[in-house]
Amino acid sequence: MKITFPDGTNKEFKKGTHAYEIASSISSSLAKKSIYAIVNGKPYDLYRPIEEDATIELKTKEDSFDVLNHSCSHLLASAVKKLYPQAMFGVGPSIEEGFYYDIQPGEGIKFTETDLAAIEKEMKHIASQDLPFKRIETTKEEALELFKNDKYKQEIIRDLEDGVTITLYQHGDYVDLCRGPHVPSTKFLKNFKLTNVSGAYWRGDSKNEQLQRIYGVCFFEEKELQEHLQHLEERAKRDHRKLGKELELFMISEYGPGFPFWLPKGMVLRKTLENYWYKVHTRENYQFIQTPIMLNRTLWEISGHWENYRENMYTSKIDDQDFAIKPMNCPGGLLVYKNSIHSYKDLPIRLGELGLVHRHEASGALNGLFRVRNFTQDDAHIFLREDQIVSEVSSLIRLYDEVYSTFNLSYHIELSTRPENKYIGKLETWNIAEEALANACKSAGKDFKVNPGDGAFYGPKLDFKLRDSMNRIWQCGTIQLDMNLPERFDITYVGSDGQLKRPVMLHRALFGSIERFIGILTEHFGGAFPVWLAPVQVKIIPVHVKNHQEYVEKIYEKLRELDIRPEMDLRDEKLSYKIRDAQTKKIPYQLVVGDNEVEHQQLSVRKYGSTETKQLSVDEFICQIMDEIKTLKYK
RNA sequence: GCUGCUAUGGCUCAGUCGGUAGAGCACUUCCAUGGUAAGGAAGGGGUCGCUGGUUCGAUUCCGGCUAGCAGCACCA
Repeated sequence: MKITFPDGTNKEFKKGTHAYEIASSISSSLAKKSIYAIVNGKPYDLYRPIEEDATIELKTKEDSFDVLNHSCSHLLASAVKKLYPQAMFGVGPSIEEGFYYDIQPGEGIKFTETDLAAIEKEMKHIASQDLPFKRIETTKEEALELFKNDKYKQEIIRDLEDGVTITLYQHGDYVDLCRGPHVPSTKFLKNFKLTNVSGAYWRGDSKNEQLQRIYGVCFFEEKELQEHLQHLEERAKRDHRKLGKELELFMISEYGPGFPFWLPKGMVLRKTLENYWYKVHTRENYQFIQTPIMLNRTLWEISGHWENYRENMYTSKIDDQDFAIKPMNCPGGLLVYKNSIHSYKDLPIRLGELGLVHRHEASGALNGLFRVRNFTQDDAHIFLREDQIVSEVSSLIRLYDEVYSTFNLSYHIELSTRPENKYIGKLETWNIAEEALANACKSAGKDFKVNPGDGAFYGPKLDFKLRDSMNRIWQCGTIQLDMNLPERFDITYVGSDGQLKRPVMLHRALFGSIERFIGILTEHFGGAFPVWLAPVQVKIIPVHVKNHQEYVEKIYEKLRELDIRPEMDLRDEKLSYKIRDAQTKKIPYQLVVGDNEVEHQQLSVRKYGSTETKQLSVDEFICQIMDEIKTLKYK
């Protein structure tokens, strides 16, 4: 048979040769590095015989994280099976950061942290035996017989098409239903850790019972595992709930789960962010509105929210009328638009609103500022003509690009298109809208990924997925085309021919939710905010309180006049104590004032995270900090 | 909402195999008057989340509730 390599060359091999031998024939080092292969586009175990002409691509450790972790999930299952012979197994895939296995350990048994340690030990024991992963092909009937004591595996097998070949993988005496591929043997599974255990619905359906899901992660090298664990620690350190408490940004009271309180320091952050938002949007010719937080039920019936989201809306009866607290700002925006007659010449009309919305989220969904029950959307509704979509959306994309880069956040764009069945509006309009969004990306010079069928029922959308300093993805920005509400609210403009026309409507948010965005920024910067955002920008510290207080106060007042946010530390403590305190609070600048400084009218300037100090005149320092604040791209 | 875990001074945590609690930090006062990540001493502060039960006695054991955490489900 003829084997063709990625570079286009080919070579003859005996039928039944496997990828490892083929790799060896090229070089022994390649064979050594290989973990599995792609044969004719399909994943293949390294030792699985190849029976016909094929293209082959060898995958090394670098490309095999998921295969390794998938194999490790089998190892986990085999260890659990040994320790809990009654256990039944759901699915055990690899995931982005490792693997998991859904397990029903047996009547009345619940895994605990201590059990994980014991399971991990058993895994090490099994892995050390260097058991090969053997691929077995079988029939549906045989598979059903083999797994007759496992109702979950049975259910999976029954769902498979009749007559198909079912593959099993075996290491030692443990056999699992699996498509493969796997690492050649358990000896590759050395550097792993079980990270946690929790409940998970069978087949991801909340109507089903829950299995216990054990999570773990596996690496080829010990060093990688250690790095990963350190990374997790770093994340925990940067957790915005922890930093929010330490830096006194916000709090959440037991009296209002999911309803954050903003503390003075957090409020500065928030106001600064909002001011920045107003500034860039004013430049972009937005007008601003504020619509009521509570509106009559009939409005929510028109918008369709009453029908679809009533369960998650806060409602109240007043004077025998039903009211609801807004879960979205759009109906308010639409009423503002309808408040007057608009000419085609006035479009686009951009109505921005930092709108406080309430949604009753499930208790288990709440998570610091990331998932709350009231939050402020940096919303805007743009009413425009169809022929304006491309230019409007592409200038929006440029705006988003500018704002995200201000925070040093990279991102990618995803275009979600028409759902296959559940959608409203004409197919033709959808096609125009989808093309307009795609063209807008192109004209802004941005690539995008398509999520077919992932759009809302009322229109396609662009989502902006941000990547933070710890490589996590957050969806923040969105630009959604809406063909539903303009219809429901019957909004119009007067065309050049004097006839009433229906405008197109865009919903868009840049931060998404101010609360969540602050949470993301807190973790992204690890609490060490850039100077322009930092709640306290400068800490002024006298070496000797009695002797230097006057000078410190003078500096303090001067900075305040320039809208810089200083604080003085006049406590009767040692200098090093106060430096430590300011560093812990992650304040960008510390100014130390002692005899030297007073005499030469200078400041000893130290930046957060640095141990160096610089002697600057007061004016020099002011120039420096003002410059730093101004690097913001207001344009 | 579901599964599991957790709840002790402002914060971080220890402790009581059932006899009403302790540390460090923070705070107050005093001493020290200090040059870039914690100077010293004394003091104040908690009915151990709430609520039932068992018990002579519960912060400790059991149940319920509330809130938080890890996931799952949900996220217009």
